Amino acid sequence: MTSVDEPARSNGRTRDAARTQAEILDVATREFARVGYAGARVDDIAARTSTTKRMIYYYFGGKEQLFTAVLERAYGVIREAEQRLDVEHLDPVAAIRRLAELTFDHHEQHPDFIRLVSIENIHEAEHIAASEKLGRIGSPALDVIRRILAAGRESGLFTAEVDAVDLHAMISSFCFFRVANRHTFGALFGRDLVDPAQREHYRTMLGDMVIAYLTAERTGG
Amino acid sequence: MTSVDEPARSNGRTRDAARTQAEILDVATREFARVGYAGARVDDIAARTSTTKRMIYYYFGGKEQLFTAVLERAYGVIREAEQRLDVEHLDPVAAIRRLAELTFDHHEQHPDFIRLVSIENIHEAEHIAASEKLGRIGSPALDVIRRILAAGRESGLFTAEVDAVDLHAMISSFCFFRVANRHTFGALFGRDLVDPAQREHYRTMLGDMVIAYLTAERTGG
DNA sequence: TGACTAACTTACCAGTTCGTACATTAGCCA
DNA sequence: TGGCTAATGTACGAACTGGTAAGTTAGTCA
Repeated sequence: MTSVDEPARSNGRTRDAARTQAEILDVATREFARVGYAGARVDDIAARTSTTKRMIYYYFGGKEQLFTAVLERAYGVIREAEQRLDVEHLDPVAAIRRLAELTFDHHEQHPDFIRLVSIENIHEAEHIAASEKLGRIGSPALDVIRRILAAGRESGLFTAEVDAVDLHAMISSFCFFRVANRHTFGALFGRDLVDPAQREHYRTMLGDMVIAYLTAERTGG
Repeated sequence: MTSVDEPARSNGRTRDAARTQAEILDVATREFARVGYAGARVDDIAARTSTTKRMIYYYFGGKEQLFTAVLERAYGVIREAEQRLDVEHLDPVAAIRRLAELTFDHHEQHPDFIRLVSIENIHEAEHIAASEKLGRIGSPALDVIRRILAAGRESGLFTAEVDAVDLHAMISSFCFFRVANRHTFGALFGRDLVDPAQREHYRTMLGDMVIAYLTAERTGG
């Protein structure tokens, strides 16, 4: 396949800094998600790319910075997805349910990201804290929740005191746990939380839970 | 400092297999929880005990088996605590709320255990799966939930189709997430989920959520 | 077209890390 | 009280692992 005309590539590919970096990030993401930060091996990551270990140090500086770069890109993908959220044309109840479902879907579709977050928590979020790109990045979903809650309160459907960050935590908890802890949960209780046959069941359960919470009459004062 | 009379214990302690093993497990639990399985160093664990690395291999066989032993003991502690649950004298609504609160407290009081569970999930629960003591161990809390749900259904207070394992997952999700993900959540949203000043707030929120879910009228059919 | 720089490769090292061979001793029991 | 065994300590090594020194090549631009 190597044609004579093409400008002299040593092994079938030309030099391309962006592509090399992207490939390293792809592989590193998989490896860090698979075995954790300490469990990942720079040599292994390099071996799984079409480039060499030296390039990791050339572009990223070291293992630690590579992990930070992986986190930065992963969170960037999440942010982008959240920016595409389009639920505010619905009434508040339907909008929150839809938002919860999309969060649910998103967690299910990005198990590697979930694992990276777990791993970063084991390291007490030190890489996020050290990253300029990631400190207090917030979340577009949060703004959406804020607006829906305001609309829900105005229409009198939702309990007044619910906070957007708290609701985000509530929704995320369920979605995160289901993916992150599926292995221990499955081993201990014999139930696969990510079983496709149960998917609709848990998706509905999450929506029911959140809506029930938001629309319930509080007893206490 | 070494006196001549004393029956020659080299450094002030007698031989005691049980104590040595327990000490190793204590230290190993802290270390594994602190830096993960791959991040933990056998030499470091040994250095933090009053015995030597040789003893770890003598009693446990290796790093992998030591981690499994740590998990087995940690889950044992949880089981014991759950066996002391005493909520069934309450009416179903109060009982579930109380159970949720105790689960909440328990997660807060055992952050090391939470971290070990996160770590074991990164390893896809392979140690639990390989352990004779831990496979399908279930949970005493589950039986309690089952009985309360039955009582709640009979009295007509609870929605009929709620499953005990699912409810356990729902309660655990919130409690687990709050402790396990507090670092990334705090770094990204500037809110400490484990802030003592917010403790009552989140504890109430969990109870409200679960009760709202259980007592809500389902719309769908 | 030739020199300059970014992109890349190879080979290697120093420190680490799990594990073990070997030596020793405390304490119990006949 | 003396011997036996579980318990313990010391020293070491082979493989691994993050990181780097030194050199090479592709592509671009004056």
